[in-house]
Amino acid sequence: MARHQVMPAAILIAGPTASGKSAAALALAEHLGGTVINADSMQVYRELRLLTARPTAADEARVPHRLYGLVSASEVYSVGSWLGDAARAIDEARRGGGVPILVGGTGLYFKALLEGLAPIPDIPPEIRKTWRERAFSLGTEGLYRELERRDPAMAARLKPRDQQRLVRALEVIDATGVSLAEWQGNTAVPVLAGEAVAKLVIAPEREPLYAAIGVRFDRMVERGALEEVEALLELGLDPGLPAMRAHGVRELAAYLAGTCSLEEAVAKAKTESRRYAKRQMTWLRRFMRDWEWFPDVRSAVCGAAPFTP
RNA sequence: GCCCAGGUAGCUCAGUUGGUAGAGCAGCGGACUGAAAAUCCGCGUGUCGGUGGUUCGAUUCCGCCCCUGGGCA
Repeated sequence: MARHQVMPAAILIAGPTASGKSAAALALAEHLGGTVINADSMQVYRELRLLTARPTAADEARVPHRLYGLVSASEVYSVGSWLGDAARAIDEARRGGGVPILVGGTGLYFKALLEGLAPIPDIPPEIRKTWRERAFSLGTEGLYRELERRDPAMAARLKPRDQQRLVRALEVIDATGVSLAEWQGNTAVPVLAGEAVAKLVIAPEREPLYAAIGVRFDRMVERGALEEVEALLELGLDPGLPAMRAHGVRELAAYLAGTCSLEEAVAKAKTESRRYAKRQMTWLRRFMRDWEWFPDVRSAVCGAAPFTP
């Protein structure tokens, strides 16, 4: 970062889970005078503080933080909601909060920020609900057959078993009468376009990263992750909600329900996080190859030369 | 020290009447446009403990050695 002569219009920090992104963002925000803006799909949920490794209250007291814990776990947040919130937060930061520093592990959010998100009308909740229910009644095969009938273009580009995308395609054609393929063909103006944006990737070696994931999860449990899950469960939410799918929720809930030992629950949760980190690495290599890559927080913050992935 | 059981993939194990081996889990690669910590596609990654012998050929049979359990002393 010290390599940049002028202050960038924004700083983006991506990386797999447990890579130290948040610490890097905090350090840069302190040194440069900036606002840390969340770009993680799970850290937006209020009830999940420990399990999503959200910055602590002490961290948040050091520099301004935005878009952390802003919605209830009962809500369904999305790329679209985030993009709007992020655009506002970036704007506000520039008007007094210093350089916006967006940090998070959700690759899709960064992609939307830099490449734009095709404008698609909001789908009425009843229609969304209908197709999610049909996913159960028809099964994935049934969904695919339905999509082939109603929107062959989308059916052709989706895998027959990709339930989530099948549901999305069906709800869009159902609600708008227009294929999602067509909607997605419309270009959108990105929030960050053509500006001097510093783009950093923190990508540790696989082995230490996995070790960090393990250590971090143990610490989450020590600090009260079980209580956090207990409180979440008391809300009696639909287990299909995004917040209920945060790593560790299902596993620790199983332990609390007496279905497995704490040891098994913890091991399973760590496995989920490792797989997620692997998927994130695939995304980073695919979409962020031209960013500045660093092996750790220190090198990213202290201006070491980046490497090529 | 003796007896028994076992040493095969990172782990737990299956198997080969002798023709260099396969499951689960873990792991690896990939896709990705509004629930993305999601969803989906693909891939066995191996001195079959070591060393001699028998054999055209040994992970498989035999000898010896090493290691790990259990038993007897």
